[in-house]
Amino acid sequence: MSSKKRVRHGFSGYEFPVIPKAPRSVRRRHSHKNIDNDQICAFELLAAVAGELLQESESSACSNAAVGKDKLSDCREVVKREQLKEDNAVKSECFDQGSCVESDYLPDPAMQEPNLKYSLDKPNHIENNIFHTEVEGGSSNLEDVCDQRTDTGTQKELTDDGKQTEDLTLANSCSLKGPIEKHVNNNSTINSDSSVQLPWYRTVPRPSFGKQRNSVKLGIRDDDENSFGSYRHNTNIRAFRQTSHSGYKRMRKMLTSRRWKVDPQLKDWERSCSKYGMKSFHRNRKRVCALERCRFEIPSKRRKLCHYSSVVAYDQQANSKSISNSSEKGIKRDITGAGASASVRNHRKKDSNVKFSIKSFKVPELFIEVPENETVGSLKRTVMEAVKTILGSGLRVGMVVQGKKVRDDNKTLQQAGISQNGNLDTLGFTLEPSSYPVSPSLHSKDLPALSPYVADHDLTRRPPNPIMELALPSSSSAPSESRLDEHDEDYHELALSPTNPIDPPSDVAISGSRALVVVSPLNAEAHPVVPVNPKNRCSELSQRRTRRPFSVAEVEALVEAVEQLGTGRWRDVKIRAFEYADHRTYVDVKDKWKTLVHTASIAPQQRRGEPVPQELLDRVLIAHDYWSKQHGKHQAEPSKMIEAQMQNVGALENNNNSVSMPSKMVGSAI
DNA sequence: GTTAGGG
DNA sequence: CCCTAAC
Repeated sequence: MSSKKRVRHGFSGYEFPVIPKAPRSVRRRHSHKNIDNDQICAFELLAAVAGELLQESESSACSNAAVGKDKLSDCREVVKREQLKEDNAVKSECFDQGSCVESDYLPDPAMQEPNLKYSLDKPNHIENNIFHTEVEGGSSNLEDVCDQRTDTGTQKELTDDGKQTEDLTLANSCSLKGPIEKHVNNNSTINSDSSVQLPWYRTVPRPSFGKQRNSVKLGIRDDDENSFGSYRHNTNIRAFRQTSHSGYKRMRKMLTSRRWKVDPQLKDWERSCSKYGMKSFHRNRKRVCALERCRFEIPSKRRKLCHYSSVVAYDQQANSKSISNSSEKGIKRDITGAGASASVRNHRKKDSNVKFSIKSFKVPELFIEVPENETVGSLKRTVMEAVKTILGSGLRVGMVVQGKKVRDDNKTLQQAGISQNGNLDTLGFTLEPSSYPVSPSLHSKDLPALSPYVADHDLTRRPPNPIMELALPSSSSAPSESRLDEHDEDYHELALSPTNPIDPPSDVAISGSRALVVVSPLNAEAHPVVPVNPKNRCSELSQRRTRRPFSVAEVEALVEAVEQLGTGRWRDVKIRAFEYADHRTYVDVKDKWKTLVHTASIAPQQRRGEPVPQELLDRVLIAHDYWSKQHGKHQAEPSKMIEAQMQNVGALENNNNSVSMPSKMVGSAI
């Protein structure tokens, strides 16, 4: 077997936890009056939720008139019940780490914001990816009870309106249990394993040119730092960051260690860090990474992989079908290997029922900015508010079948390609905001100035992909944990796949939209990274780091640093240009320079990714040439370099081959 | 712990 | 970005 720690292929073997079904009574009521088999219950339920959210203001009588409060209530009831159970299992482990939602939002209607009343009793449900809906038909499904493995994946290309699907997604996981009526009591069992992945919050230092130095930005995305340019002069959270940095490095090391072992010391360290939200960092690095928001181009190599990625998973053979959908425009692929699909007794009926288990919701990207002296609690609430705001802005459910958005609500499932015998290769649901940005109508007593808005830094250029979190199906009973881990990366890849360049977002794009919430005070203690600690899959340690493309600002900082320090001193360069960017190592910096040099050497048409200003590339080449020659000679010192530059200024302006540096460089060096 | 390079 | 050899 390969010694590779990472497994980049194969996504099969995911074993999804059994998802409890809703109490019979609930499900019953969800049935559409004209549909006995409850076929569209899932849809209805989804629609109900979305509808409710939509109606927040009043009775905007969503088109889905069928959606009644009862249903919603039921839905919430179910969810709540599950939540309660789940809380016990997960809360302490995940929420205590500073996740945005915590006990503050326990089922307490009184605390609910008006516009959040539809956010389910526990808003954090959304965050926690716990929202199951199931549709089930006849009661003769007993035989259908089976073990099922779900295929999940994400496909990037796809949707004609991928943009929308990016906002909120429902990730479904399959649940193949027999009819609840027969196998489950009203007390739906909660699979304590429900994945409760939360995004990895990270503090983001303000760039030197930032104006609000006293604020700490919490980017839901881990690569947010890019948005703020260089990180040279931040001083606000230096101490923390340094700690974080060392911790990060250490963890990286451990993670990359082939034979990683838990040593007592480490444990202590880990424990001590828990309060800073780093507790599970290394243990769940993979998960964390997977949760990180990423917007980038998939390396061509992996593109193929993603191509197949499927978001929808269901077992057509089984009477039940599960759909898993990721935010990536709902494309899917059969990731599950042949072996992954559990053999299911196939009881074909005329009227097939479709079961849906919507495992999670994905929340659009959130951007939060709060003062350092804010309290943790406030921050949490702020995040919650942000989530609520987004959700409360109105949602609608979107459906993707075979990569295409199904817009006609009047189609039957069969017509839409969703039938027992139909070609259900792909099916996905998405929660789409009906409007964006959201109006800041949320005010918490503790949150003086909440003003969510669409942030639009230089992030704008990035592919929009507001995924606040991934819905990773977790497997509690995880008998196949190893396999799970094995495919973790795939999942990761898929889930984070950027918008397919070939499939440019069409209409209604909320692209680039992100809610930015600004709160007042916040404690310094709050910055910490808050990795989620999914119970399972803590074992897998290695995971390729999420790709974090260098922003133009970063490139500029890098170029400047290299101009001054030269190549060969990457540690210094790193410190100079990315001192507070913990995720940038000197190796990264060095590699980036390498690629920059290459990029600058090729034709613009051949360049990919975020375009780097030619001006910078020119500087790259110049500096590269200069330092290369310097190396050939004698280890030129910075001072000498500058001297040389000075001497050649003006005379060699356009001579890139000259060892001299252009005036521009001289300027920056001074 | 850093560098330098190949992958 | 990862991995390693080499320093």
